[in-house]
Amino acid sequence: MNSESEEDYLKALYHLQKESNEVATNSIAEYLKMKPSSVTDMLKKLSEKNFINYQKYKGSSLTKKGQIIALEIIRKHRLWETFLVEKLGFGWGQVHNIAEQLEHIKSEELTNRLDVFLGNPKYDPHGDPIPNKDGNIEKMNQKLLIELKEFQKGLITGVKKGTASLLSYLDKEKIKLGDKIKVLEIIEFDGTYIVEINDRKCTFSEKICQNLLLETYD
Amino acid sequence: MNSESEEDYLKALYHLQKESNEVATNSIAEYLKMKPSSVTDMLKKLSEKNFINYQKYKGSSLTKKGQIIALEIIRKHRLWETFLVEKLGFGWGQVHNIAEQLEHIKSEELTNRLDVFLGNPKYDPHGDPIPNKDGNIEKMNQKLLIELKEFQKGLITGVKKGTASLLSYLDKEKIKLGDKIKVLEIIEFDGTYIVEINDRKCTFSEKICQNLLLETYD
DNA sequence: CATATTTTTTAGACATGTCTAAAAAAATAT
DNA sequence: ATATTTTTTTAGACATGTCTAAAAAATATG
Repeated sequence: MNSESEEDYLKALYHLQKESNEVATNSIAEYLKMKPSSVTDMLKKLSEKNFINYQKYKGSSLTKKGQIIALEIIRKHRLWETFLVEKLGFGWGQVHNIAEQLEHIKSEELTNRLDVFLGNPKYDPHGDPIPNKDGNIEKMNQKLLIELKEFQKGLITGVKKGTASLLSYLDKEKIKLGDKIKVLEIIEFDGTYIVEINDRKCTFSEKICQNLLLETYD
Repeated sequence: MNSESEEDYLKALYHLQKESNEVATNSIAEYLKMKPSSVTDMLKKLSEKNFINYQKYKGSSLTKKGQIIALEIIRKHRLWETFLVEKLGFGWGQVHNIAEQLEHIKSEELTNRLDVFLGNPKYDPHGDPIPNKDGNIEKMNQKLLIELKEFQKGLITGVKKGTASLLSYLDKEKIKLGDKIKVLEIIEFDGTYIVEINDRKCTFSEKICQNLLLETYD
């Protein structure tokens, strides 16, 4: 049985590995808001348990075994987020902290029953794919809004990590997951996007466009 | 913010105070499966925080403040048990361990939304009353089956603490909460009860009768 | 390529919550 | 009312997971 702390580190590794395969001690420290020295200690422990590949002064990466655990945590996190939004009526932005707690509940049967109860959802409320029982997770064809050119279209599927405040902004603007978006105009001067959402014109700053994820279509 | 450990002690105190107002260090140790010395340490800490009344070598008891916290934990425990049984289809006997984990999730809003989602249930699946938002808990008029005389009737409302295996037995016999029960005959020799449940005759040993809770009626 | 800077690790400290063993207090028995 | 037993507390140890400060290794710079 792994501690909550260990699980947090494995999950962090999983997310940070999307950027590059070898993860630096410092980036884990920053991600988890801990001191690098604490991270080193834990990396040794996780390496000892064969959850990660770790060599002094080189980065670390998940082993197969570690990845499986990371995906279990992520599965639980996203299922619980779905539960909180769909069943309990929480807003997008409110669920993260609660799900961070719930993801550590240990009961495989609970997770699987929750999955069934929710109708085996494929995506969580932020548009992130939910790993299935066997740890398979869909690779999504997501783009950032800023990557789109004029007149391209897409469905809003989520926001980039670490931009929780953007969620509340979108909430307020009555923009939600799955809404269709079409680029009408890109202002060259400052990178502002004029887009159409739900037959309504919206103006998004460059910063917003860098953090809004879409699934594109023609 | 209180630790899970602190919460476990407060909850234990609450349950043990039903037996007698001053709770012995040893009974807490036994209840929580810990050594008395560990209990003493924690009692000092809880007393420091004004959650309990504690004086060396005397027993301990919850303060008002401690009781409020204990009831919050119990409320969460029983709401989650209800969720697990009613919504996820778990059986009576399987939910306790999971609820022991879920009861420590910290979010008042989550608890209250869960309460609403479940339809503000008054009793959990074991028949124990669920404290409301303000910590009010219904005192039930419960009796043990063994306290009933011949021809008395009641509704099954639960089982005594620490008899988890009885739950699975009842499950197997297709006997559930709310079933009507009527005492047909009491065998003087060994205290066996012959009862009628769902128009079916059942035979219960004395031990079962000592642990089966009923709400009596005429 | 030698030095400066940054990153990572080590060493030692501390808080929490547990334990064992021994001492002290309270309860019980003779 | 004293001795024995039981209960409770104290003292000191240990595991976990964090921290700070200093040392070591890797990287960047002139």
